[in-house]
This record gives sequence, structure tokens and C-alpha cells, in this order.
Amino acid sequence: MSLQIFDSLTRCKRDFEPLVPGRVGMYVCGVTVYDYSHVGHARVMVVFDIVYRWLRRLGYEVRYVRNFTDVDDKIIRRAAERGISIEQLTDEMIGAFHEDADALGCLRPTHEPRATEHMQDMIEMIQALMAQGYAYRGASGDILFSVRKFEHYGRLSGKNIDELEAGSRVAVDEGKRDPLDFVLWKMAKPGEPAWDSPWGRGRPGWHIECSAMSCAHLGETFDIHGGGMDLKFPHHENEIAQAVCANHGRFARYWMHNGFVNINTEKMSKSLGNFFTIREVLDKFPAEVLRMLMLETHYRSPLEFSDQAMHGAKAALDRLYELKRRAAQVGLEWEAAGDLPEAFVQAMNDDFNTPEALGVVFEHVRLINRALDQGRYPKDALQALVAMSEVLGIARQTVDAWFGVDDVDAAFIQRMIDERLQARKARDYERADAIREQLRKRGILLEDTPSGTVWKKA
RNA sequence: GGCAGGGUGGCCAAGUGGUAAGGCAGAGGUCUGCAAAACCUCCAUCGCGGGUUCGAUUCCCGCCCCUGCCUCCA
Repeated sequence: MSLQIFDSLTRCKRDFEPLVPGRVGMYVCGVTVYDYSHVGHARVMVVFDIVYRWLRRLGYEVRYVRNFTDVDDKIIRRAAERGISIEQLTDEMIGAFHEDADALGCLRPTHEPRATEHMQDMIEMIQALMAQGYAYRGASGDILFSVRKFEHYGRLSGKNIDELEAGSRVAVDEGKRDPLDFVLWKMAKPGEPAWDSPWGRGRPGWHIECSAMSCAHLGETFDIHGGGMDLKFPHHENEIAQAVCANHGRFARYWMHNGFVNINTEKMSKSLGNFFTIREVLDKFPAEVLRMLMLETHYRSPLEFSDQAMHGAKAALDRLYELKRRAAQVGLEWEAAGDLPEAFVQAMNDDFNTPEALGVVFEHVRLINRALDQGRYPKDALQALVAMSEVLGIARQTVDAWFGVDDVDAAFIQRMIDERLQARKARDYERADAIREQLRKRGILLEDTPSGTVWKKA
């Protein structure tokens, strides 16, 4: 079976065939850089990192674009609150974003455009919309998109315009002809950042930037457009309207939306205040644990985030690293080679089913451990395991790094281990156990293996 | 209210018209001086009620419950 992707627009799995054979263009909506990213953002990063890695593994040359929204009301407000410039704020947050993404083992996209770098593209798109009568200048002076002019509006999110309007509590002012219309170009108030445009100084609306940047980097029609489920409406709906109307094109060919991160079954969000920033989580767990947690749930399902779930993911990774250590002890290279197991390929090809793929990974873990127990050297199985790990971006650290082995206390611990060894040789088990207990209290766990005693942090 | 997606063992989570992967936790066993790690074994009939079928957790209908979107939101 070749790759199938669940397309949000048609609501079914479709065989993936890129526009240009061998090449894939993918655009993922990034973040608005006014604050640190939270676990929900982490999910988008990891989900599309998996998509990116898998497409590359399948041999595609992938152009992966993920934007930064660096003009926006929240940014303006936050910068003012902190008494710093907008540029200082966005630079700082983009740096933090990269730190988080790197920690999570996410490969950098091939392009990471900022909205402010694409003013001209946005203005041109708005001009095209104006010229074709899809946009108009509202009473407030803002340039607005006329939703009613786009017949397919609502298709992505499955919304009926008339029902939307009926239930709408959207403010009726802002000079809109229709409550559903949205801003393409917003006139600047004094003191606000502004760019010159044919309609006066102002800044772009949120939606136009993604339409403009995706087309600028990937062309008017490209393969995959992704983002969080909450972006479906109205953001992606609006993106489609703008791009399709401006370019007479199809715009994105496959739409992918990842599910939310929940806490106590509720969506993690800023407004509910039930969110954790990525860096908060990384104070308590290695970043890879968070990545593992994300892989344990299918990307379209809600993901339950909890301390317990994190501990579970940590324990699962411990098993993988124990095996990595064990392999090293018997002189087996930790390197990817050969083909991926068929079951793994099937799982990944089935709309990136990472939970199922992980099942294959752990079946291999057991297989390899069993062989090792029997004194065999399952080189092929290990190489397959490593290959799978690389696709998933896990088990990429050194064993020492994972188990918290560092130079500072290593010498001390080694002295204790040596001392215990002497005691054991003298059959003074009471003394040996006392030493082990002493270290355990300091969070150091000893394990006696056939090739000597090793230690790790609890 | 409209629309969408869900309810699988103690927790998390895949999946299939023919009696349910994997991870965590738990029980027993092997190994070990003892542990730890590893391995072996055990632990669910898939929200409820109908229907279709030789057979449904998987298809259809009804019901209950949960979540999300409809406003900025990954």
C-alpha cells in the first residue's frame, strides 16, 4: 500500500500523489510569536515533523514551509506591555520557538518565512481580489473580503453560510457588508506598526499572510496544507477563499489537521488557562518524552496530557534506551540499515499511524532482547529498529545522556561501584546492599549486568 | 441550536465482519547473592438497546454520555 492521507476537505483517506512526481510542497501554519509555545503547539511541530520525515523517507524531495506570524494585535499589545519593540519581542519568541522545536527533535522546515517579509506578496494578492470584485473597502476604511462572493465558502469546515450567519454573534460594526466578511488590510491607528499600501498605511489581516506566503514559496497550487484543528474555521476557510479567488487555482491539494491536546478531556488553551508551556514541561521531563507521548496517539485524535501519561512515555523510552545500552555492551552497532519492517511501513503509510508503528517498534524490542538473552546477536532486527527510530525521531540521544550520566558525579559513583564490587567479591552483601541503597537515595540506580555494573538516574 | 469527531482492560492507545496490537501499571515465574534490567505466563468480549449476517467490537437504526468548532486560538 502506498501512502494515504486523510484529507480534511473531502473527509476521507486519499492516495497521495504529489503535483510534481518526486516532489512535495507542504505548508504548515506556525505560531504567532508573542509568547512561549505550549504543549498544543508542540503537537503541531511533532506531527508535521513526522509527516516531513516520512515523506523524505519515501524518497520525496520536500519543500516544507512553516510561517511565523510576526504582526498581530496580540504582539503589539504584548510588546507595549513589556516596553520593548515589536521586533525585539518577535525575535525573542522565534528564538524560543526554535529552542523548543529543536529540543523536541523536530527538523527545521526548509523555509520559515515571517509575515513581515511578505508584505508585497500580500498586497498584490489583495489587489487581485479588489480587481476581481472579491474585496471592498468597508466604512471603517479597512479592506474586507466578501465571503458571499466565494461560492465554496464553508466547504472545508462543513459550515453553511446561512446557518453561520443566523447563529452569529459577530459584532455588526467595523463597516462590514456582511458579518462573515473578514479583514484583508487593516488601517493603522497612530503608533501602530504600518506598511504602505494602495489603500493607505496599515497592516495585513491574519488570514492573508498564509495564503500569500504559501503561494510565494510553493506556487499557487501545492500539495499539503496543515495545522491544528482549530484553524479549520475560519482561518483555513478564509485562506482558501482568498487564494482560490485571487489565483483561480485549487490552492492546497490535501488538507491535514491535527487534534488538540487535552487536559482532563478539555482542550488545552490560553483562554481556559489550562496550558503548560513546552519549557515548563521540559523542566520535569526530557523533551523526547513529550515527543514520545505525541507519537502514542494518532495525530487526528485528541491527546490526553497528564503527568501519568508522561511517566508512561518515559518508561517506554527507558526500555528503548536500556536496549541501546545493552546492544553497545555486546558490541552491536546502533545504526540504521536495510529495509523498514513491512508492518511499520504499512502503519506509516496509513495516514501516519504512529501508534501502530510504535507497536512494531516494541515488538522488535522484545524480539531483540529475547535473542540477546539467548546469546544471539540479532543484527538485522536491531538495524531495523534503529531505522524505525530514526523515522520517528526517537532514541537519538546517547545512552549516557538519556540516563543522566555526567562527568561531575560519575567519578564519585564509580568509586562507590568499585567499593561495592570489592564487598561483593568478599561476599559482604550487607555492605554491598548498603552502598546500593545509599546511591538509590541520591537517585542513582545500579544494575549488575554480565558485563559489569551500570548506573542511571531514577 | 447547527456542524464535526469520539466512547476499547486500572491508565494511555491501535485495530478488524470471524472471538481484540502496543506502552504504562499489576500478579506469578525464569535469571540474580539479593535486586535491577530482560525474558516467559496471566489480566478486556470493545457505552446501552435493537437490526442485518452463519458470525459484529467492527455495517445499519435508536438512545445515553463526552469533546471540539460555530469568536482570537496549534
